[in-house]
Amino acid sequence: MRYSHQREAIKKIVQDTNCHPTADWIFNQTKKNIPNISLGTVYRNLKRLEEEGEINTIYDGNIVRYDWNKDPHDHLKCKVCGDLIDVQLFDDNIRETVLKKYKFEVDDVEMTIIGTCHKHT
Amino acid sequence: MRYSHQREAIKKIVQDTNCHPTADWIFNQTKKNIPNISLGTVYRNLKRLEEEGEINTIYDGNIVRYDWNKDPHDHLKCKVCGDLIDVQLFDDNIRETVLKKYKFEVDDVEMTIIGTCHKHT
DNA sequence: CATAGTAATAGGAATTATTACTATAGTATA
DNA sequence: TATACTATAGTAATAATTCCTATTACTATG
Repeated sequence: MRYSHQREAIKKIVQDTNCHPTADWIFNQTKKNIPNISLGTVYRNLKRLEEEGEINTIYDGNIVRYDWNKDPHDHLKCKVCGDLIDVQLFDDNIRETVLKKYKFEVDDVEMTIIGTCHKHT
Repeated sequence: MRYSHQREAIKKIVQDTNCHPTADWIFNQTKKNIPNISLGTVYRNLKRLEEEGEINTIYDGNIVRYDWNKDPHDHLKCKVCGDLIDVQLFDDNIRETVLKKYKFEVDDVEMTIIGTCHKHT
């Protein structure tokens, strides 16, 4: 894949944020440095970066977000503030259980836990 | 909530199917009985039925699907055929773990396991 | 039974997110 | 540097969903 200024900028922005940005947010951030970047370019490069394994796509309800955290992890979603918090919960024996019980070979586990975060107690 | 012919039809269709239909599929099925039903009506009623707890919304990647199964359950998603299989995996102690570790009060756990189903081995 | 008030509907317009297309510009290489 | 190829910008198109409005249906009450 050929070098592209735009792709590097997009990658850096996703990797430098702690939140889980949407394509639109990434687009707006990138515009600060590359004012005439196109939204299509953002989508195209997010897809390629995902294919390269540089970033991950996460589905927050029907909102698509991107995440630089490549280690398998789960999300806590607060229904009050909407925050999406990264956590490590995935128990490796789920893989075995599912394989035995359902003859289903696991590639990836996507777990989102909906509830209320500590800020609202 | 007042009775509505359309809502009953939508509810019945969702409850009578074993697959996990999309809004568009439900719309097309409902049209067979109520030819002039509107897509807006389908969306509005799916949302209300969800609020009532009659059906569940599930997010299959960025595709929104609906499900009549009210018991908490998880999904196996086959990356080959796209099938979404209902399973019971949710371990109740996740609730405790998350509460202790992250001070996060759990309402619901959404778990989708991506992999390959037994049909492709 | 008539009717007023409420709530639901159909149909289409508007919105939002995403993808496709095309001419132009940028990158790598010989 | 000339050439070939790939990526981009900008725009149009598409898809999913929500919003809006005039109309219709249900229900409680007189």
